Amino acid sequence: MVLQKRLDYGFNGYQVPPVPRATRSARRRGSFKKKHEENQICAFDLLAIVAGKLLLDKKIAPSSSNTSADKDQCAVINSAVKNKWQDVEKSLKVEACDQGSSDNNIYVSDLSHVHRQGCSSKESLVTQNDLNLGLASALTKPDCAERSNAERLVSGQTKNEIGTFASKAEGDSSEYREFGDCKSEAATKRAVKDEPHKSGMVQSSTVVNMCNLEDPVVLDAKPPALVSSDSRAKVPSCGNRISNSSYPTNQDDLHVVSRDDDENSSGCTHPITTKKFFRPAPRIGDRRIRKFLASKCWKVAPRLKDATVSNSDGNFKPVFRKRQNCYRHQRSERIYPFKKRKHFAYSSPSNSDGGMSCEFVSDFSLKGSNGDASVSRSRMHGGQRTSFLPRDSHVKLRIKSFSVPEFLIEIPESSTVGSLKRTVMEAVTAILGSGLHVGVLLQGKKVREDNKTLRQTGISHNNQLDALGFCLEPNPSQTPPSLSPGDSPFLLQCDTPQPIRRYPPPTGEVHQDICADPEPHVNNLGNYIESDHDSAPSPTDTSMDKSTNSKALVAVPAMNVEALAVVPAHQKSKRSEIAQRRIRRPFSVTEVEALVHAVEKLGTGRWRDVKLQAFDNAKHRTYVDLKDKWKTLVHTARISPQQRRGAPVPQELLDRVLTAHAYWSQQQAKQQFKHQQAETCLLL
DNA sequence: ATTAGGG
DNA sequence: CCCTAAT
Repeated sequence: MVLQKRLDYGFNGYQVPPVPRATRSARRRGSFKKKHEENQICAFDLLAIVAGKLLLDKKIAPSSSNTSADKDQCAVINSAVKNKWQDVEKSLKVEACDQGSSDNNIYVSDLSHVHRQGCSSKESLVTQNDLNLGLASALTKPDCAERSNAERLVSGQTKNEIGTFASKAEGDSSEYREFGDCKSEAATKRAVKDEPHKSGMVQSSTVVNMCNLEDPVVLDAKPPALVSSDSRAKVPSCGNRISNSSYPTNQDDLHVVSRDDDENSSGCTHPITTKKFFRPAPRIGDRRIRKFLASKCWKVAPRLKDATVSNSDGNFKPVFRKRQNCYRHQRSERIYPFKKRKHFAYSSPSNSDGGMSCEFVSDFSLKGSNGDASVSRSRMHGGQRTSFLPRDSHVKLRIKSFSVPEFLIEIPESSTVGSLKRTVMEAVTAILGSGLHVGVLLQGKKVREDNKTLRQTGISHNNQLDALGFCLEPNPSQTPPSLSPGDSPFLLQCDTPQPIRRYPPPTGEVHQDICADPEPHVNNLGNYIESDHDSAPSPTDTSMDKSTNSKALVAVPAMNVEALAVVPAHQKSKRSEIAQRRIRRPFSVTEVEALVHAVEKLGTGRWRDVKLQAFDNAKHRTYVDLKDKWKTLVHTARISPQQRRGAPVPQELLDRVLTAHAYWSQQQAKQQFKHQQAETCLLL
């Protein structure tokens, strides 16, 4: 369910709201700040989904999966891991946590320096660091040779369909004090010693993180308890009665009921601690580590258990993509809006130069074992576009999860773990926030033509949908041509359709790239589902929500990541301010109408009131935004229609804008005049 | 915290 | 949208 929730966001093109600038947020009203914080949490959620899916594993992992077979497998893996790590200078130990239960993950740690920040050795790292595995990939050092081993290992595991196997690399990190919640090193070490070599392990889902760390850094991204509150956000469905009143009118308040992402994220109930993660604490010391960390790729391995669990059908045929292009996502200012920051000064396509790489294998088949997986609005509606046919069969799909594309990070060795976290966070946020495209793959081929109907494309209800896959891809527009973008970073595979529910015909929100182009690096993604969740409730949104809450679609997320962005670690300069520009959220006509109405009534200059009256529910619209919008509206109204850009605003509204503007300007002038007179009188 | 304006 | 200055 948790996943579900997140999926919703992801699939709907939910854009992770940017973390507000500290300076800015500081100036914001508490309510706004709060909203932003919620946003952050949401962003985090996405990150979690994306980066790790471990959540799922954790939750659905059968607690008792230590069958002898499992153990055997584990032994194999374990030794493989050991061997692998023994090649590394630091002697590493493979530990299996068989803490009895939900997590039987294997951790690889450097005995001499183990920092399990914030968690005791007895605790499941996974539990506390769901993100770790995902993020860990960014901390490793490339090593081709190792990789093959890792792959081999992985593949073997895959074949055997072993259970979860998560290795965690930990290492020496000289600056981990940044974490308030971290336990003392001594204590940590002790704890580690206490539980040496455990051997059990194995679990459902396979997650192998083979990393070569020259100097492993512990990523302690403590994710919020992802959880829970599955309660779906109730979205105000409607609401805008707009009356055409003239300015000084009575009060028929008109509120833009907004279904704001922020708001809807009610499901994101996270411990307050989450914030810490997002809000980087003041940096400590300077980091000048020049460790180059680059992740290589994530592999996907099917999970036996999952398959078993899912009643759909045990055959998971994850669509694997070859990782050929490491998509270096070079963010543009837009996509990576961190202010005043240089991006990618370097980052050669193949950071092999002394870089670090790592093999991160992860099982992405997020099949909810509990079958609870239900639906999320993310599922694509498999309707057909040929809507005139009397009986139009519907295709049912279920998409369980998406992962975030791989990306690379470069950061100095001297960086603090905290800064690392921030860097990763920024990178992820940038990726997510920049908007991802959704790609559709049929039989492994990318389908591009958006205008074809599903039927024409070969996606029909009676087809075996296991050949259908979805993937999230970086927004091409943000990708500099120079860097050959990898193709689908993520692949989700849908397996057999599980007729559970019918979905409305394509709403047009779901765009698919249809095109049979086997060519991998073609990066022309289709329109991606953008977060059009602006405040104004739209029929579409509503319908989406409804359909969303229903049952599930069948989806088998098997994906393989390809690549992505290179995140330049902080350029020593202004790296501290994690300022991000807010995402752009064009005003909808509805909102404009509400704004116009409010201004007609309240006048210009009372933006606070306008906000309260008409946009109280639109968390992301600040009074400043409204004021700015009004400004642009006035401007728009004055220029010729040909010069206008963006979503056209009804002329009628623009006329009202001009009228209202003139009216209130006049009022303002009168007021001033009166004041002046009064003053003059007093002076006399 | 708001408002007003320039960028 | 952001940023600043001035309230």
